[in-house]
Amino acid sequence: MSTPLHRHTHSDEVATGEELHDLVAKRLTERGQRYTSGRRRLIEALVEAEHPMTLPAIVAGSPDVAPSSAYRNLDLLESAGVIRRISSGGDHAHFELAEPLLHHHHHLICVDCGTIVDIHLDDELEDLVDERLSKAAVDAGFTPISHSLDVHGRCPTCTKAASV
Amino acid sequence: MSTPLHRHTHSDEVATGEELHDLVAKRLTERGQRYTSGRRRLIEALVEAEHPMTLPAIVAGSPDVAPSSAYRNLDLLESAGVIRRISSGGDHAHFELAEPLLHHHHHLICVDCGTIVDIHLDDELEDLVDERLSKAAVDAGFTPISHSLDVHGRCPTCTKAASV
DNA sequence: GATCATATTGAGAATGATTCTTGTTCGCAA
DNA sequence: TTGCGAACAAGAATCATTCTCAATATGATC
Ligand SMILES: [Mn+2]
Ligand SMILES: [Mn+2]
Ligand SMILES: [Zn+2]
Ligand SMILES: [Zn+2]
Repeated sequence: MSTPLHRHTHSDEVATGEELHDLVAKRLTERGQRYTSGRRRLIEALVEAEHPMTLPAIVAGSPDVAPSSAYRNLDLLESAGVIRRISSGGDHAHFELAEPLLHHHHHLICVDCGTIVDIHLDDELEDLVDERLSKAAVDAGFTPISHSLDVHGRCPTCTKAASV
Repeated sequence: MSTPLHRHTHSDEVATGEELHDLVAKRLTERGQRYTSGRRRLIEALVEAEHPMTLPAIVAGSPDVAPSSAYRNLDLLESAGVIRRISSGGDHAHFELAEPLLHHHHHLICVDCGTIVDIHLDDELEDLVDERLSKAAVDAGFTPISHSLDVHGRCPTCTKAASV
């Protein structure tokens, strides 16, 4: 009972560069879908940003992606398990590369400006949390799939602004 | 450094019954706002449900609260720190009583139907997580305020439906 | 390389949840 | 009571997201 939600045996097997795009292409091909240039531009935006981005931010940075296509393709890439949607309560959802493409991690979320940055916890704590959460889920009859763990607070910029 | 985000010295000091409404009234009065019958109906819906609810669900259960008022007052009660908004990615946000009115806890979120139920972790783990998260936040220049920890999975009903 | 079948695109329309507006009503204090 | 600002609620307005559909790109097959 209560099987771990994640394995923390990763060391550095995170895809980078063209390798990453090959992986995305494979995922899509398996589903009979194409890794078009528009979809690649979305992935590239997320790779380059190095932190979760909103759709408006992605579109603003890549004026050649039509909003309607961005909505459609971010949904599609999420369904394919290539990216992950983070609904942190702000006006817009954020997107980041999904777990096989990026190490398992968590987030610091600014309650004022909505900025999100990644944080990593050590494997011991991850395993402990994982085990307890899985147990609690199974006890409630749930089938656990993943977990999310966020710190809500104020980013450096907003901390300064708030202390004036 | 890294002061805990929460104190786990609570035992049974959670407000119940009329006590709870008195506390809500006080919070609003302090801000020059009134605890009207419409606002009380919202709080009562959340107390009775015993799990986070969406606005449509609240309105459906209390046909005498106008949607426009529900939106306005849920926002207001959130600003007053009386309720908490949970943005779990589904179509609608969920609402629950905020922490002084309810023990600190976390959530199981069904990825299929959006249902949310509460789970409690023991204080030792809470303190450990708290400490590590606060440290990570401070290291990144963030001022931590709170944390959230959710298990995403399938509820009993959706687990059955998925295994057909 | 030409052809074909289909997946994909993007402009604009449609949708629908949330927010705003405004005349009316309520709550509280004098 | 009376008076005044807070709060209400119906409907209009907003605007992010989804949908529609004719045009285009893609990749397989010949
Ligand atoms: Mn984790
Ligand atoms: Mn906690
Ligand atoms: Zn900020
Ligand atoms: Zn479910």
